[in-house]
Amino acid sequence: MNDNQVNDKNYRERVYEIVRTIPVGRVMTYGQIALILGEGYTPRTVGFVMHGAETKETPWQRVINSQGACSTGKMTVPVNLQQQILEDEGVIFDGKDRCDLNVYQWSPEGFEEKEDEQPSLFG
DNA sequence: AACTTGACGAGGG
DNA sequence: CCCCTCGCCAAGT
Repeated sequence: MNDNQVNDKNYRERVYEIVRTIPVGRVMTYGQIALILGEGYTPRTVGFVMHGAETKETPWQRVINSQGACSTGKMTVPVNLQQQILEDEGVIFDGKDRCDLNVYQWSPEGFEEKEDEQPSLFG
């Protein structure tokens, strides 16, 4: 908890802003976005925010988990819609529904990870 | 105000 | 590698 977090009533917009920078065919992870947000936010919070993302303005499908897999499998049954869309964008998934983050993970410019103010809030 | 939930992630077994 | 446990934190009841 710090001053920034107290004044940040609109952190959701910052999440969406970051997500909108992801190009077609590239992805980011919840944890990666949490690192950029800094200020005590965690991957769980990012996931919660993405749940309410406006699909028309935000490429929600490009945010996946640290294993390179889509976390929406259960809610997009019978088919994983998120993975489907990403495949259409050119992302290749293996037999275990995971893609290679070393290939597709995107690092947005102008949104550096705040490692300095990042003591140990990963979890 | 207390308790539960969830589109997460790291570490240990 | 896979599986389980625990930590995190905003929101809704």
